[in-house]
Amino acid sequence: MAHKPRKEMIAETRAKLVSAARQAFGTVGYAEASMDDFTAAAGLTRGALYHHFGDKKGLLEAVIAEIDAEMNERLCAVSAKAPNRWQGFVDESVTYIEMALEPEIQRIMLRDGPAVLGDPSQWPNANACISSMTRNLTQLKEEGRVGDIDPEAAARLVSGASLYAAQWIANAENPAATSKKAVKAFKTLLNGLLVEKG
Amino acid sequence: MAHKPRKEMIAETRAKLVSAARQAFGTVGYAEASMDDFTAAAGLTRGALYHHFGDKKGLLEAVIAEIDAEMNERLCAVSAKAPNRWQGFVDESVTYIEMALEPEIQRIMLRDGPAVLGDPSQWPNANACISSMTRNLTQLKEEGRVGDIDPEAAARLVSGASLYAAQWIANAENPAATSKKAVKAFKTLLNGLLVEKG
DNA sequence: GCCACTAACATACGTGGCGTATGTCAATCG
DNA sequence: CGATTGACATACGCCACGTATGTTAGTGGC
Repeated sequence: MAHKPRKEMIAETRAKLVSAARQAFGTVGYAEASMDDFTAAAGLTRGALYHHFGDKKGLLEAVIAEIDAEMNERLCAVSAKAPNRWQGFVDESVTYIEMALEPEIQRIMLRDGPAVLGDPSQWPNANACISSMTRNLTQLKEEGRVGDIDPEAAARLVSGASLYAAQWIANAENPAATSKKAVKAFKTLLNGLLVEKG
Repeated sequence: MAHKPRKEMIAETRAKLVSAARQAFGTVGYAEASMDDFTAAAGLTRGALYHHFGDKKGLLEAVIAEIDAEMNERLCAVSAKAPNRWQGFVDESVTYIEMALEPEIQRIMLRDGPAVLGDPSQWPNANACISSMTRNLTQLKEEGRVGDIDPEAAARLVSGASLYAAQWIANAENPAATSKKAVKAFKTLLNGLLVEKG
């Protein structure tokens, strides 16, 4: 029988490695994840990993790129179905918080990622979320809905507040109650951006 | 001559270890810092370290507690000299950003700390900053200056935005210009908390 | 259609770092 | 003044990463 084409096999191998690593990083964390263990879980050895990704950090980068793409997709879906642009922005921000409640995202994107790869805003292939939020704010500014602020700066502040708040919520004794308080305060803060309060 | 009293020697040893570790963690980072290296730099060995701090994480906790205390002190000094409480809150928040521009704080408090010890809001001995900011907001709320929001939630959102923004600024191509944009957007956001715009 | 070549892995090895178990010496206390 | 405890140093084992070196299976040139 015909073997699968080369390219396809390779892509499959890479996907298996990324998936296994993502699982390991998301649960036990980057530092505790043994490359021998999770490559074996993928039916491979460390040799494959070093061949494709260079080192452990390279694999983490690939995992992060994948997660960022998924997050961006979810955010776009949310803002697309909003009745107006400002509401879309607010929904998107709240979705940001909700996503950051997930343990995998907390662990990989918010804790291990920054520690291993440095400041997230400098990650080459993981700022899709920020840039789409920035585009949103740029148009809101052109429409006169929000005041004279730098869209990217506002987007980063908002995302920073969201991500931090999410960690707080997720690890609180009572996540549901904490979430209510945080979202309320969050929406109040966002109103500061509006030209007239809505 | 009389040797120094026992307690004093011990405190000195602990201080030397914390200082050496702080230096190492702040420059090369927690994971890359070799315990053999920085204990030797302090004129000691790993034996002393394990005796006093249990393990590498324990030492990081001590370093973090020290830095947090310093940060809190600086914040209190800033808000103490403000003409009114709201201004004190704003000044404190901006100071938060400025502190987070320092490489040592970025590395230890914002990246390695969360990765190794987990969510910062759960750190037992490192939330002095947040609690003093929360107290400030509680009183502002009682005075009717800010609206009906949960003070701690607001404090965490504000600090999250500050810390995130600071990393972005510090690693930007043009930190000065980026800082201007961020601070302006930041103050705009804060205005959302006010009952009537100032 | 065969042969050189290269890419995709596996295997083997060295190194370094962490944690622990053990030893030693000095200070304290009855 | 002797026994005990606490503050370190020393020695050892283990694990994990990275690298160097195979080995096998595709791929292109003729």
